[in-house]
Amino acid sequence: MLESSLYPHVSVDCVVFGFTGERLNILLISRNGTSEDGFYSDMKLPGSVIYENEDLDDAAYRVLHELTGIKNIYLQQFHSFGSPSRTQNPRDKVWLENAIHIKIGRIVTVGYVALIKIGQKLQAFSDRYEAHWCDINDIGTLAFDHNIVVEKALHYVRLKSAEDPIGLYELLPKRFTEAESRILHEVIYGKKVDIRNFHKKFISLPYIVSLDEKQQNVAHRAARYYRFDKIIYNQIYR
Amino acid sequence: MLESSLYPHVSVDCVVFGFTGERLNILLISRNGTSEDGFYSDMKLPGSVIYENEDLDDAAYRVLHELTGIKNIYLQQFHSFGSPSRTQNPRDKVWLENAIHIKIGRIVTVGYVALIKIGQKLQAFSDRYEAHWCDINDIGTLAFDHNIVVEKALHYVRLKSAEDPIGLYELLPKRFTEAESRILHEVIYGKKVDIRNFHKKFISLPYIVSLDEKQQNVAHRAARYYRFDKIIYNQIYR
DNA sequence: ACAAAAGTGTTCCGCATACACCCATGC
DNA sequence: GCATGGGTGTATGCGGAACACTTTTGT
Repeated sequence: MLESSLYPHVSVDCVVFGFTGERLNILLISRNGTSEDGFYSDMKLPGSVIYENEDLDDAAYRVLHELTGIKNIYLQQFHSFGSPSRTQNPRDKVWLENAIHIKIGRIVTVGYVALIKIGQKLQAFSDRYEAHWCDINDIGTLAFDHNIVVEKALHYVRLKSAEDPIGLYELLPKRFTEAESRILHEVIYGKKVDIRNFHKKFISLPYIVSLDEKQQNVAHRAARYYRFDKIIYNQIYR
Repeated sequence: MLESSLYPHVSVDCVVFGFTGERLNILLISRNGTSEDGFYSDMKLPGSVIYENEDLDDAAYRVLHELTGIKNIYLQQFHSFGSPSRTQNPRDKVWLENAIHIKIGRIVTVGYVALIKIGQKLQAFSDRYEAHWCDINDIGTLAFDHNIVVEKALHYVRLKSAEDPIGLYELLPKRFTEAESRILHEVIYGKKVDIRNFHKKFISLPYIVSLDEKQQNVAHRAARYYRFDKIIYNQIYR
C-alpha cells in the first residue's frame, strides 16, 4: 500500500436532492464493512477521489454520471471540508484504505449539490451502486462528516434558489401541478406558504406555461399541469 | 526535491478586502522571479499550502495573522478552485517549486474572503511580506488563476452582504460617517444609491448609533460620526 | 351526499423609488 | 461670497401577507 499521509487527498462528495412530490430526498450509498466492533452497515454520500488531471467540477459530473446515467445535471459547488478529524473515525479510516488502496492522513472534500428528477431510469443505475433515495428528515448518522455536509448543502440550496429559482424546476417532473410546486417550496424553505398568495405569484411567472392536460383518476377535482420553460426563463434572467 | 505530483496539494488563498473611504482595495503580495523570458514582477493573493493536520479555516487564519497581525478577522470560505490548468503557466510552476520545495502536479486551492479595516498597524506587517493595497479596478493580471478567484470573491461578498450586512462594517473604521457607509455600498454593489433614501434607511437601523462627534477641519459642513453596535445587531439577527 | 383537493380576489401594510432645497464650514 | 458636501420629507407604486368560499371529481 502506498504511503502518502503527508499529502492531503482531494475528493468530491455530491449531495443529490430529489423530490417525491411530498418530501425532499437525497441519494445515499450503502456501505458495509467490519471494524473493531464487528460488522456494520451505514450510509455515505456518493463521491470519489479526484483523478490526476481532473477538474473538480469534472469529478463531480463523473460521479453523478456513473451513479445516475444522467448527463447535463444541475450541479453547483457549495463548500469544502478539510478538518483533519473528518477521517479520524477508525471505521472510516479502514474503509477508505480498502476503497482507494492508499494509506491516508486525511481527505479534503469539495461538496457539490445536484438537483435531479426522481425517475425510473435513474433507479437502474443506482441499484448497481447500492444507492437509495432517503427522506432528508430520516437519514440517521452518516459516514465521515457527511451529516454536516448535507446540512450545509441544504442551506446552500435555500439561499441559492432564493436568488435563482431555476434549480427548483430541476426537482420537479416535466409536467407538474401547482400544488407540487408549492409543496416543493414548503419543503425547501421549511415552512407553510399561503395557497392563494402562491397561486397569484405562480400564474404571474412568465416561464410557467399552462398545459391543456389535467390529472386523471384522482379522487378529487383534477389539477392542471404546467411546465417550466427554460427558454423564456433565460430570455428574462440571463 | 520530493516527487509528489501524483497527489494534489491543497492550499488556501485569501482575498482580503479593504475600503479606503472611496475605493475598494485588495491586499496583494509582490512576486519576483525569473522565467524563460527573464525577470518578471507581478502580484498574487496571499495564501499558503495547508499544514499537516491543519484545518482549512485555521490555515486561512494563519495566513492572515502572519500577514496583518490581526486576530478575529472576518473570514469566510467562498469557493474552491482545482483546475489542473491553474498551475500550468511555466512561470507559476517554477515559482511554486521554489517556494515549497516540492515538485507539484497541481494545487487545489480553497478561496477565503476577509474583510478588514485599512489601518497603520497592518501596514507594518504587510511591508515585511511585500504586501500592498491595490485598487480592485486596477489589479492587472495576477499569478495563477487569481483574477478569477478575485472575481468570484467579489461576487460572494455582494451576495453575502445582501443577506447579512455585518461584514460591511468590518470594512469601515470604528467611527464613520453616513457618506462613507453610502459610498461603501456603492462600490460593493457597483451602482449609485439615492442619498435621501439611503439616509432614511441608515438612521432607521437600530444598530447604527450616532456619536456626539463631528468631522474636524473639513472644507464644508462637518459630518456626524456613527458606530456599528455589534451587540444590538446580534440581539436582533442572531 | 360527502370527502378531498382545486381554484380564485380584495384589502392592507411596509419598503423601495423618485425627487430638490437649505445648511454649515473653510478658503 | 463661493464652493463643497451635509442634512432632510413627501408622494407613489409594487410586492408580500392575511384571509374563506365555491367548484370539481370519485366513492
